[in-house]
Amino acid sequence: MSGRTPEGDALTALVLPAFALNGEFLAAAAMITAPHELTPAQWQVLGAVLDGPLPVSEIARRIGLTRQSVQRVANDVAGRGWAEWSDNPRHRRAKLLVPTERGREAIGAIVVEQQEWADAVGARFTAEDLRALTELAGRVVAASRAYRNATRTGPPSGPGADPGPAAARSGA
Amino acid sequence: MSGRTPEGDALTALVLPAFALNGEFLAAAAMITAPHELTPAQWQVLGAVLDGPLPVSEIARRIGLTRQSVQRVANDVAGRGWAEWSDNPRHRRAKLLVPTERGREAIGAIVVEQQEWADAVGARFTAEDLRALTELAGRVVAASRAYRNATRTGPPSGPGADPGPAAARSGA
DNA sequence: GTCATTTTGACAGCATGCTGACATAATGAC
DNA sequence: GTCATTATGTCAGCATGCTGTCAAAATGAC
Repeated sequence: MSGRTPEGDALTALVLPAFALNGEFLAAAAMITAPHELTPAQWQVLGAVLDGPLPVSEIARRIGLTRQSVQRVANDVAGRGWAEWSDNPRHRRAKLLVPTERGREAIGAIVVEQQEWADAVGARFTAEDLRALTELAGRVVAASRAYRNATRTGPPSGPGADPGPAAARSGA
Repeated sequence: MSGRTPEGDALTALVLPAFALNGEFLAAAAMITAPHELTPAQWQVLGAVLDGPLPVSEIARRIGLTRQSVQRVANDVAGRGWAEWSDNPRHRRAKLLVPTERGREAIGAIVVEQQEWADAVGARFTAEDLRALTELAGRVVAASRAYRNATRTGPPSGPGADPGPAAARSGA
């Protein structure tokens, strides 16, 4: 972790901001959802079906998680009365997750509070600041991804069917 | 998630970059540590004792995790031969974690590769870019933390002894 | 020296995310 | 209609992080 590059300590400059941001946002999400007895993960899954019932695999696709992960949360959410499973007329297996009225209300309140958070934080920055943050982060991600692609040893990952959300979340 | 603030969609501008950065960095860490048969968490714990043996609670303090989390990883690392427990002359209970030669070599290689990653990515940015990223992220964290402090309902969290690394990681 | 407090290690359990496997339903080629 | 492929749901297990709880060791007040 010693600063020995011409650019200064690139490692620190890159990693610490990302971790700090992520940790703070997770904490904010937990603060907002906790009073409604929902976890951030449950909120995300429930929020995905606000605009209409969806099967587990479609929810997973939309929020960028695996079917298996979403399935567990969805079952939990349904078990606690925030949503229900309804039959799918087109597919015998793919039951649809649909929020109950209670779930709909909770999500609505959370969405409002979360927007308040975003507005309050965002108000402290100029549009240019926010744009710069997005642009910089995007470039960093692209640069790291390019490095990973150039460095990887194995074959270039054949066209598997399932492995959608994989590499980006392998660590923690 | 609709853009209705004067600053544009603050929610998207704040959250997406943070998640993207975090996910990419975790993936990079996993890519670097995996060939050495270490996980990012093991690397972090082992790296903490490179400069000298430390007890679990001190490692936890340094890397910002709980004693319990570090303890599990440390036991795992020791069980796999990357480190050993040595008696602490000053404290009968607090055994010291000390890397084996094998562990020291693995960590050394990982540190080098990780610096290569940081240099490669950092080289694509000006010093001003990196400075701006750090500064912006720091301001965002400060702003969100201020919002949380102003919004929290319960009492201002009395001076508990243990609860060090808590809120910042409650979500995931 | 004794006793309350703090520190530390440890065990148990929860929350999330992942991957690996399987079985079954849906689809499409033939 | 049959059969290989794809999509899905589901079970099992791993990796990390957290909190809760205890017991023992270390410390400090007296």
